[in-house]
Amino acid sequence: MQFKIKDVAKLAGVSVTTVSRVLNGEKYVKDDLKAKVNRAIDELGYAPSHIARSLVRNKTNLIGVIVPDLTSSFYATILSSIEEVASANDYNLLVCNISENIDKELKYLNVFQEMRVEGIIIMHEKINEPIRALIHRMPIPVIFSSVKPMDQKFISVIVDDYKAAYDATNYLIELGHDAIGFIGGDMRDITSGQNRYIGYRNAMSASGKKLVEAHIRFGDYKVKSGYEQMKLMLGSNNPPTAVFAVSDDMAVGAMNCIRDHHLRVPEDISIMGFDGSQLTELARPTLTSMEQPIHEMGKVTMDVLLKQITGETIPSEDIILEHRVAARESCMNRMKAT
Amino acid sequence: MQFKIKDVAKLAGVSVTTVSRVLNGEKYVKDDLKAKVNRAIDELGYAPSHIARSLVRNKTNLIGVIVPDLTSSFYATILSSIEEVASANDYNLLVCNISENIDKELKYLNVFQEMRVEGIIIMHEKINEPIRALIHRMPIPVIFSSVKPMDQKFISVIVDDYKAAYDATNYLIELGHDAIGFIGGDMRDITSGQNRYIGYRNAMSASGKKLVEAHIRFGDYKVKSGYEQMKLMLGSNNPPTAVFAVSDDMAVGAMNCIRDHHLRVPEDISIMGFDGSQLTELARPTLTSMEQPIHEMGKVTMDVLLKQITGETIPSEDIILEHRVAARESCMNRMKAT
DNA sequence: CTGAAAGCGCTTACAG
DNA sequence: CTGAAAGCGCTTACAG
Repeated sequence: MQFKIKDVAKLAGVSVTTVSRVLNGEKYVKDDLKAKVNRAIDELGYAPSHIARSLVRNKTNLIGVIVPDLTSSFYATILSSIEEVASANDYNLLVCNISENIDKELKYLNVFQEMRVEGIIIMHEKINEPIRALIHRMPIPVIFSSVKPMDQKFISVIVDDYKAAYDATNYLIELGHDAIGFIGGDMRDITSGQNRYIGYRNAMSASGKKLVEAHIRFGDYKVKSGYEQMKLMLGSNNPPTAVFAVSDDMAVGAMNCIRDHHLRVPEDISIMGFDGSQLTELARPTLTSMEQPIHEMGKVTMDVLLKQITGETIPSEDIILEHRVAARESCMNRMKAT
Repeated sequence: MQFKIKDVAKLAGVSVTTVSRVLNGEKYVKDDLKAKVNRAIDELGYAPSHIARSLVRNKTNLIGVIVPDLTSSFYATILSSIEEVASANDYNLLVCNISENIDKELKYLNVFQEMRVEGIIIMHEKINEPIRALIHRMPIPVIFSSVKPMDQKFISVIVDDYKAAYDATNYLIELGHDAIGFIGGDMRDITSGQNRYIGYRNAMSASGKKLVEAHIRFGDYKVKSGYEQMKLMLGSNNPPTAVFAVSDDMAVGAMNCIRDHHLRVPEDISIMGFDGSQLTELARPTLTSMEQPIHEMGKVTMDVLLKQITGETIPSEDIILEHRVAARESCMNRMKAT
């Protein structure tokens, strides 16, 4: 059974008001009373009810987080930085793993509102109408991390996905590649689907490279789909000499597929990923990737949300973080090779 | 601003009692009143305060989870199954990522108690005295998942780590290996440190294989330490023909190290991991591993905790799940080879 | 410095 | 079927 402030008061022989005062570290409590109260608290193992406190203080110290897939190292890493900042500011995380289940998201957003979370972080962009309507009318700050839904009202903390994909493609072009394949994401996603695809296309066009339909494929960001799409690409007439995949997971899948077909990375085909996740260092050859500042992304997201909660002035525009090419072993320089 | 039940009552022209009744789906509310109330709820976008409800119902629907490292695929996977079961039972997860910070754990356990979580799941076993004292006197069910601390009071959901390590070592022996190296974990950990080490030793002795000190090393379960310990082993006079690492992450690190030294897995050295994580399929060669039923582990943990919460009879002993060898490419059969 | 009383937003006997 | 009132475990003016 949990003890209540009344139990402490009785044991210490003071009023609940006094107990409350020592609990909240107020001054103007005589030392002897304070000592008595603290002794009673220890003896009972009393912990004040955050529930009751929340009700009267009108403050829950809760943040709701919606993650698309906890088992993805990318999201797990963002979540861990979010947790770090939250914890340092005495906030606690309520986490929901929706795993592609859009109904679960709607349900959880309602729960978040009922729980009176002080802010909500969403890490995916497949927002449907009911969800959009709900988050628009909720009197709770909402921020998107690593994704940007079609919506002006909310801020996103992201990289410039278009530019990043453009730069990644250019990197391969500068390495001397002409036939550059592409494994994209879900074209219903603005950020990681459309923007990265357009970045790739435009970089190719700008350099006068021709786009080969058979070398342009789309997966679901996961390893398996990278493998499958690469397999289809290898089956085409002239496989590309380099492939840019818009997630490290798909890039690893593509590398595995190439290896399983007894071809070599990067000698036969160069592979470039996107994200800069842990996998880049694990893979052999190590994976060259368009790196997003994953940890910073989580940290900045939580920092900005905290400012929204306290009502400080916050940027009215998306926060764009820097991307960069992290060169490793999986891409070959064809210029030198010649 | 969040609306309150009073606002709904006023708008609908009824008492708060009536609003509460329709909120809770009680019968005995005339249809026309119910309709009015529902209209008012919709109009205001009203969501009842879970905080207030928790206070009166004395039920928070909260579960506290302590994860050692969110970015580890093993824990992230357990967490996602826990979340699945919790969500299906209308429980919400408060998650704390302690990342080796024991003070953070103590702080969070206090927060969990203040939050009046209905149950606590802990996924690491480095319990110190203050923590032990705290969880012992907290009137909240605690369960350990994937680990077993030195403590009789709490249940663990685990595999038989001793037996699993014994079987893994035997698997390598049956493949014809004599010189089998070992990369262990933290010897302060009972489950994944000591038990697995003893399992390895005993299996070796039982088969009359000799233990070579230079082939027995200890890491911290992470990829990097697997790499480093393997490097030291390769530097020894007669490297083993097979190595058993007590985590898949370390096994992958070991494989990378071997590859970076221009040796081949499994032709030169066979590698066996432990966990059965996603990495086993990602790695090339694919990684043979002593598999724990990771998803089941999370599910069972949450199932049992739910029973403890509702006070149903629960097993008074640890719940031991089945382990099995998942054979893949990283281990060579030396019998056939001969 | 200390305490009695009101109030946070709900639910639940109790009475009608 | 409906509502007034008490109570959940705290905090916070208010009075002394």
